[in-house]
Amino acid sequence: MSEIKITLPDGSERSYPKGVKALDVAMSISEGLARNVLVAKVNGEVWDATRPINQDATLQLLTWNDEEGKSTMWHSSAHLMAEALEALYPGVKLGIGPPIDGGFYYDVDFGDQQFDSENLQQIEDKMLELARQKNEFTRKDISKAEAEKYFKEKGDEYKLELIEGLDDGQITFYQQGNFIDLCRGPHIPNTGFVKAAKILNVAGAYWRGDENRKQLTRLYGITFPKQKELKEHLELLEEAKKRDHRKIGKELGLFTFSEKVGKGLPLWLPKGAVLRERLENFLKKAQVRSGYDQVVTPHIGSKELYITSGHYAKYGEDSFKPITTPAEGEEFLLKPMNCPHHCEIYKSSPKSYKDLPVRYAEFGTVYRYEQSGELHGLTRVRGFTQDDAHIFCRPDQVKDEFAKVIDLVLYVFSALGFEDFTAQVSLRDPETPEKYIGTDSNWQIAEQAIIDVSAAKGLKTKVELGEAAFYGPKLDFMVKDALGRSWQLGTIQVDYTLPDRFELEYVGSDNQKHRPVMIHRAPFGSMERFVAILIESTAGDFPLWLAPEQIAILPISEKYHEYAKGLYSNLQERDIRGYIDERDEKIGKKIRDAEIKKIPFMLIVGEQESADGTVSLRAHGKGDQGSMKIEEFVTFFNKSVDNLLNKEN
RNA sequence: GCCGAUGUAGCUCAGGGGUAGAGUGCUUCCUUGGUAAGGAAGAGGUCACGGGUUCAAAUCCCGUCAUUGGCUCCA
Repeated sequence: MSEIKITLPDGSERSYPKGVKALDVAMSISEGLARNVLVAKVNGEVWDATRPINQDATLQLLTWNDEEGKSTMWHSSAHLMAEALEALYPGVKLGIGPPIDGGFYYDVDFGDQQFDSENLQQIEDKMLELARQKNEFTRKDISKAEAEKYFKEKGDEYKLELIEGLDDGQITFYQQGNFIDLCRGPHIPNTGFVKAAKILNVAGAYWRGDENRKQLTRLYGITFPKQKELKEHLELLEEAKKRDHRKIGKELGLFTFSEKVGKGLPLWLPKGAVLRERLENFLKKAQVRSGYDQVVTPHIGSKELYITSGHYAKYGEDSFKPITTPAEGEEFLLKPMNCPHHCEIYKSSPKSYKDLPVRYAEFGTVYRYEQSGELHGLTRVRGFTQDDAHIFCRPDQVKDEFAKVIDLVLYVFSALGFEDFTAQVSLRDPETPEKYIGTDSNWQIAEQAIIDVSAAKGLKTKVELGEAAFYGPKLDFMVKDALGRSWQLGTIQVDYTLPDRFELEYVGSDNQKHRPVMIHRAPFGSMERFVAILIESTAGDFPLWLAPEQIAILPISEKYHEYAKGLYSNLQERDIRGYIDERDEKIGKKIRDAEIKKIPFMLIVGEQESADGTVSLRAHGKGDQGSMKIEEFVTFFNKSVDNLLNKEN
């Protein structure tokens, strides 16, 4: 028998008989390791721990602590759940069942059978019952004809459709217990690793993501190698729910919705409005430094404007319908974006190459008819305000301008403590060119510009095909919410198309007319979504400079209300925001309420303070900080604000 | 838009074919207090809305609206 050489991650080489399994290698190292190996990586490819290795290879043994270990376990768990479903619902048809971030799902068609989401416990129990049998996952190569025969007999049209798209010779089945599935693998050695299972939720999902096809039932689940880990995970989910911006927004009185106003149309309450205004001022200041000019444009624009921009052809049918007037044939649209208006501002006067770049910024409120099922708190709404700006520049300025915008976005994110974001390069889907407007060569130039500049800026990017806007590629900054759902915040887009459609021009040094390039950008994305994510990332403990209420003055008793009022107006004059709690309550109660409202500083005033001209300071979550003169507090306060704001300056 | 769930007091929620419940908040009174809940009394609801079944509907059924978990979509 011939020997092969296995190289382990520490660089050591060992010799094994040809056909050795990763599990055998693990066993030869230590039994404990072997007990924990879920899957392996052979020459960089994730590989069943029980699948023979027939040539020299690098080998990495993966356990629950590795990402691939987890996802393999969850992939196998999807099969396990399918097996349980077949046992409980004979004749159930199966779609696909992949692992995802935080678990796995399986799309199934229950046919005529009644599926009741009350019965999830039953499925979980069945899964664990099957898991305890420690059935091995076995891999089998199978011909296309045989694979088709198997599923034809089983009567599963979904699997047949999947097989249709596969090449003969590339098809594998995996079996555990009595369950056989079409699957590329790999899988964990046996079902016994699953010690805890939970079906998290049930939802509808279109077969192959196509809304014209049948909707299957998608069961989301998660499994763990220890019961304790499941418990911890569920507790974590509970914790995350407490950070939900919809809940905190209500508790802190930041925003609300009204059925009467209409769904997806947020109403900003006074405290939310303060927060929002602070954010706007912060960005406006940064934009002034970066050479932007503020402009203001109306909330509606004539239909012609959007026919010119191409938006009408693309979105007209699925938008709010045009507004008509008493005049014959006059039509306006609620503005769904600001760029066409800004193009017209650009056109309002002739431009020389010396004028460029021009940068028009506007906190522009736009309205889009989002599908009702897509609305979600403040993160997806029908009326929202973009921190929009459009840069018109010469082709030779694009890279420089793009780079400056990246700097601005990074400045904003850093000032607000968003460190965990993904930079996504959103390009065209080359398979569906009909979804985009503009010439091929312009698309290529724009896409290359984004890729080059992002690289030059040292951004770690992820490329996504098909995520571009219909008029140009984008660089999107994605941030996750409390529950791990990814949202696009900042966006930068290079656009060669709209300048063409609006026939924008500038006079070059050659005295000829040239076409400028346009960059769309919004560091926050929208005020609504940004505030939502800010709430979830801070859990409502806003940085001092943003907090709608920065201080609460808490008099010990009625006797000190006069002193409290004097203090309050003193602080107000220095732009410190807050309130006096004049209720007839004990100090403990007032403190408790201020803590719940997440007020950064509580100023307690009683006999001692009113006599000395001091305040007794308590910081949110930090308890008593001792007493100080009013002037001292103001200095301390201003310093605290500066520390937070000047982090980047 | 599609599949599923939910909708009871300002808020958080219990209940449930026979005149509506708690906690909290709010109002008033007592209390004038020192770092996370002082005491008492009171007001407050067409049980989302519209139909149907029933002697009787907040409760059961149908529809609508809104919220929500996903899917599709996202200029």
